[in-house]
Amino acid sequence: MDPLSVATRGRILPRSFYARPTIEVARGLLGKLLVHGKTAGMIVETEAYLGGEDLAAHSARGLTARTKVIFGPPGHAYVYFIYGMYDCLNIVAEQDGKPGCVLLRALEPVWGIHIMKERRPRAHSLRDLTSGPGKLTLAMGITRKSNGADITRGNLVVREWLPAVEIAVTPRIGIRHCQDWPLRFVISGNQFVSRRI
DNA sequence: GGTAGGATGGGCT
DNA sequence: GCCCATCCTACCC
Repeated sequence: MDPLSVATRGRILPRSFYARPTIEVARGLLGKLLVHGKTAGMIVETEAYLGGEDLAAHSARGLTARTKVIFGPPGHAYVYFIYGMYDCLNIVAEQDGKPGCVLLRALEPVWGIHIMKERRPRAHSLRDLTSGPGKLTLAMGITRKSNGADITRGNLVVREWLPAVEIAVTPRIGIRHCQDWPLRFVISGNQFVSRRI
């Protein structure tokens, strides 16, 4: 495929795509293309973080300086710092004022792979480049500077890519609360997920 | 193949 | 002071 066409093929997902229940957005993002600068990857694994009784969600403790983006309008990036070293990318869902976001946990590298390899020299395989929430932000060059960014325009966007995918569902990874809630979504059979089912 | 433990710092009680 | 939506290395099958 012509490399230059990757970054512009497929329409940018509009705000209406994100202004829906968080679980629908988490499922709908699978097979879409995340584009940042001169890198792009297909989303193959997501997790939904809900409002209400979902105590695993950052928004469960209420509106603070950190979590205000999650309570804001849909289609924006929530990027948080974890374990003193890593940034993780979420996309805000639901209507303005209602909390809900989708963590991007793994991508299949599509474009700008040589740039990703430079940013992650320790990766031992193509899968290793982006098979985790901290890995994919490093490979794509996404940092907390993008916290609050509008992802329906600008240099960080999500585009249409695959028309449809088969989805498998599991509990979320690495959390203490609500461990058995089925809110992790992966493309069935995809080899680029963070963990096999 | 699998796993235990360390690195490292912001957020919140 | 404790928790944490992680990653990497070392070491052991």
